Amino acid sequence: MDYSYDTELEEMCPGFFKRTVQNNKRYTCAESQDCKIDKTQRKRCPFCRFQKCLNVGMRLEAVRADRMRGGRNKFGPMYKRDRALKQQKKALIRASGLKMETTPPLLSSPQTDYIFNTTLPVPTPKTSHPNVGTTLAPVDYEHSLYASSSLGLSVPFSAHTPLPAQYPYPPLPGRAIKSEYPDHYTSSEHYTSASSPESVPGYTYVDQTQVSISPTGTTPGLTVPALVLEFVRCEQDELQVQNKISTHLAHLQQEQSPRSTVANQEQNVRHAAKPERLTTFGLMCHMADQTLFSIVEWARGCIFFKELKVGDQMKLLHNCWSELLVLDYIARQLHHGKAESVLLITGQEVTPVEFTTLLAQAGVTLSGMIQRGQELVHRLQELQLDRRETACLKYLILFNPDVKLLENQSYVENVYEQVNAALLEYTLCVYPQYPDRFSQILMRLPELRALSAQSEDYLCYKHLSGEVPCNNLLIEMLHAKRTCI
DNA sequence: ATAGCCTTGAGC
DNA sequence: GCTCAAGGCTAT
Repeated sequence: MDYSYDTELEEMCPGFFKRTVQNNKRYTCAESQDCKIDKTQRKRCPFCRFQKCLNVGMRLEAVRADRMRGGRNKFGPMYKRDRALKQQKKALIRASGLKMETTPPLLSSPQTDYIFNTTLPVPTPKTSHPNVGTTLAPVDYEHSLYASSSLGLSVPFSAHTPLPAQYPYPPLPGRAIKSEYPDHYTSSEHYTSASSPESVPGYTYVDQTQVSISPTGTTPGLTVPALVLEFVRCEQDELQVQNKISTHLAHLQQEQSPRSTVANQEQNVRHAAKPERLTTFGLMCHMADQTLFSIVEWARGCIFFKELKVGDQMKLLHNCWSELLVLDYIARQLHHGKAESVLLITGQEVTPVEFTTLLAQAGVTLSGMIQRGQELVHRLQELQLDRRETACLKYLILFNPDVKLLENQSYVENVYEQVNAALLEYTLCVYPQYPDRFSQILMRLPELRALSAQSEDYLCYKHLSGEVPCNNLLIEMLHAKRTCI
């Protein structure tokens, strides 16, 4: 890392950033995640220090997965340019009292050209990517797991393709050697200089149906990257999932209720070790368990994921299941939009009073985690994260390029980069007034990771004390993750 | 765990 | 051949 950046970056210690990323460290903040980080107090809160590193523009991708030494990355100049732009902007603001809403420098004319001058060779979704919900065999939520291939991934999949070449963003020649971010999408060079023909990612889809709901209100024709549209198309029908899960849980509660019939009770004695009434925590476990099933089902139908071999699919899911669960919860609250109540996957609303009672009943750890989740919801609410961005985040989490021992590592890395590029493009197109929206969104991922890690630890602890219902996919995932890493 | 110094190597 | 951003090593 270069230690001679501007004063802010100097203070941030790139060595700390490198260690954090390389060792996959997870910090937590004892305060409210806004600790002041400066030269003298930087060691007090590593969580906030890491956040500030990201804020200042350090990139996770700059820490090389392959640990190759030497050479130069593709976004070196970007740091400098960004810094120059920021300083320019600051100077402008200081001099003329202008606000941050001034035309973002990233969206100068070359950028506009890159969005509007292009055509779209999108594979016709209806034929090449049939609707997930209708074509895949439905997952048997109760019985399909717990066998050898517990994720239900053993169904025949299409032949393995080495690279998603048919998809918009072409793989870069250097990719196989170094794990770097494609400069086309990150370097400011792309936006500020006249692009060479091959550096123009020419695949952007004009989504005519969305023009009227343009968040900017000024976009002449909202341009959404094809990949983002495909992600949204792969989303599950929320009502369907809701029905499935609430039905399942209703059955469970009926079976375990003290008011159940004698016959039912006898059945319970035969089939379960403890036919006692389900605790709130137990119920939540079942809910999370069922949500996880639906996440696996979603992944199975996902573009890119379904091209992978089952082994790699399992590894990716084992790595990120808890993050996807946390994101699922958070996204539901975000789109629910009612700050005062919590929406469950079953469609039930937890009122503020009930929520307070729940928090009081839960232990310190659990209530802390729930509150941490709510804080994350608030932060994303401030950003007004939209559904398309949420969809992109799911893919960024699923295709984690840090997962090791994959049969097709480069494919996963490539997909990750494509998703990154698509999200960047999307935010720049749709929210041009917030040029740093992309990094603002990505900045929330470490906290999401930290929270999911804490949830895993907590689940493990609860499992060891025998409080997690048996035959639970959560536990199976926990085991799989901890034995394979 | 941190941070300073050294080595490496792609790109100019 | 120089630059500079990456990783490695090591004293603290």
